[in-house]
Amino acid sequence: MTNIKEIAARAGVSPSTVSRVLNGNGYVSEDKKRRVLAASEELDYAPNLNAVSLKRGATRRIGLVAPMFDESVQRFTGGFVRAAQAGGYSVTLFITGMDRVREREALEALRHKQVDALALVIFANDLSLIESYAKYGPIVAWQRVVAEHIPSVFMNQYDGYMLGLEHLYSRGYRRICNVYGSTSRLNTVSRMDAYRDFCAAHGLDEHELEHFYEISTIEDGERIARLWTESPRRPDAFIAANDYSAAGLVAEARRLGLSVPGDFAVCGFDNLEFARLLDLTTIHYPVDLQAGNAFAIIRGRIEDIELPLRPLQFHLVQRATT
Amino acid sequence: MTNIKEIAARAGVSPSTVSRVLNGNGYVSEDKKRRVLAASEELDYAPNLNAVSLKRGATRRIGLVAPMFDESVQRFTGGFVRAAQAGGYSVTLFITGMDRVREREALEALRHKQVDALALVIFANDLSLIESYAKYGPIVAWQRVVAEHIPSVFMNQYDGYMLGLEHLYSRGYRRICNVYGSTSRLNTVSRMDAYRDFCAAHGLDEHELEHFYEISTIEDGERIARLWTESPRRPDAFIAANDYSAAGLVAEARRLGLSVPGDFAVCGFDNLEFARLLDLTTIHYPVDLQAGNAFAIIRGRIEDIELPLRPLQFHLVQRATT
DNA sequence: TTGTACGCGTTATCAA
DNA sequence: TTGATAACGCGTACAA
Repeated sequence: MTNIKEIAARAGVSPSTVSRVLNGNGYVSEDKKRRVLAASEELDYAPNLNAVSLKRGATRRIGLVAPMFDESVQRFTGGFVRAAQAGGYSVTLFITGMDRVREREALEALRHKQVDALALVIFANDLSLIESYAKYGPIVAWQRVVAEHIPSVFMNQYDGYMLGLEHLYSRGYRRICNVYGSTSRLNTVSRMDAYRDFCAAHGLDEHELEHFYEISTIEDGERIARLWTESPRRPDAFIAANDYSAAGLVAEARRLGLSVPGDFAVCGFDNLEFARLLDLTTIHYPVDLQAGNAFAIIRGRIEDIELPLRPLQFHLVQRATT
Repeated sequence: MTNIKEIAARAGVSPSTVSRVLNGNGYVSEDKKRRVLAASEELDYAPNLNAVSLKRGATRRIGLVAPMFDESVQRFTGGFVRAAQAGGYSVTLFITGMDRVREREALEALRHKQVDALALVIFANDLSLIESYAKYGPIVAWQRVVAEHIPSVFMNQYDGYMLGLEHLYSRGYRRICNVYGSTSRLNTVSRMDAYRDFCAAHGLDEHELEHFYEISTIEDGERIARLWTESPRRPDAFIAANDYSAAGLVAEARRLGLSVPGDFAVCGFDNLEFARLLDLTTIHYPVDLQAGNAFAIIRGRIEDIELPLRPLQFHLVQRATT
């Protein structure tokens, strides 16, 4: 459309003067300043950001890479975008569906200077591949990761899980069944550690009950509720890896005419929106602050400044299922 | 980093030949083609997309503008990003919080050529302002809108609402209370039209019961459930503008020891994830297809081609609350 | 089939 | 305080 040259002509100055006025750099006489401003007003001028990005070698744009869009990811995304916008950055979204090729396209976007940095929610490719892209720009992860050049804003789930376990204990439950997620995830390992320590601390036998593994969906939770009715050694409480499985458990139990927490208690994890609807006790953690920290780390690296990170804490939300 | 010139030097050809090889334009001898490819491999070359965008005058990037991130918006976003990615576009997210200034920043991004087009989920500014930006690039809306240059992928809620009303009627409910959303929204007007026609068709008195207006949240729904218990003229069914208020109604009713649908039936709208957990009867509509259509319209305008749109249909999901 | 030269719209350096 | 000029990296018209 209209460019800096045209408004220079119109104002009777050189393009460089226009640039100076618009960016507030260098000295410009009041008179010319006024004329430039007037001209750019009249011509409906807007700087072409592609040219600016090319010149500056930076886009002030960050790529956010997520496998999909469940409520947790959505919260992270919302928090991240808000923080980024407040800091003068915009966010381009890459949804991978855990497909390695799609994920790689996002990494390539960094290499191609489409974005200045990447925030990875959860990734599918090998860590070594991710790391190999760190030389093109800052990369941070939400997922727990141990890598020199890939900082992570994860929270140690050990603490959150322990909070849930201790809560169940204090409510009198002694036969607690763990509903774990994917055992290959470090978060799950932390949870298992927490349970072991918990049992040791209270003199419980951690092998008394059978636990569940690789559980993540509502359907999984529903299945567990049905299994409970036929189980010979029934737990008096379940603690789940996320609210989806916990909610499935609660919902199906109620359909079966069981009472929660009369027949068994349920403690979830994540404090998703529907947890409130089901009166589900759960563990809350500040996803939006995690996202804010992720942005702060990225921004710190891009602008080479030291930005403070917010401390993160788990928080028990007690409702009616315990 | 490394640019087209360097790899030209390395391959012993001119920059234009490199460009031709990389873009598959024009004739290049097999020999030089190989050398160029080899050189760009060795030097880890990646075209700078800012330069390409500047040169082409287009970014292949679309802005998605949403007030926030509830589940409906999340679905639209997911569908839109997937469609865009499949079409070779990327999506930059603008979250406005219904703040007019923030929203305007997204519009400005179009003017500044940061994006080629905009998809507006729901907007806060006057339609006339939105329209004034249409000259900078295609703009489509999810929200129902009547404007010459702003196509919309809305679905006429009249049909969906009627589906719910007829369903309730067929299940024997005759005292149906409407739980409307914001009366300033065209969707709500459509719903009121549907109810009027529904009453006329079945010889019901549309003024027999008091209806609710400006209802949108879980808390609103909970409040309505409590009001029901004290109401002199009790409805035997509620039909809500969205699943949030419907879910609040159901959840609070159950807390109060009421039976749904024993005491009253509830039909929601949107078929959000938690509807299944609460066994809520609701109206489903294909948000992802709407998003796909939104992208198709945008792409059609950008590339000046005719793209087919998927037909959209409402669908009753009967569960246990009716 | 290939190379030269210019332009996309900015910003920054330098000399005046 | 100002303007000419170069440079960011690429694509392409044109000439050869």
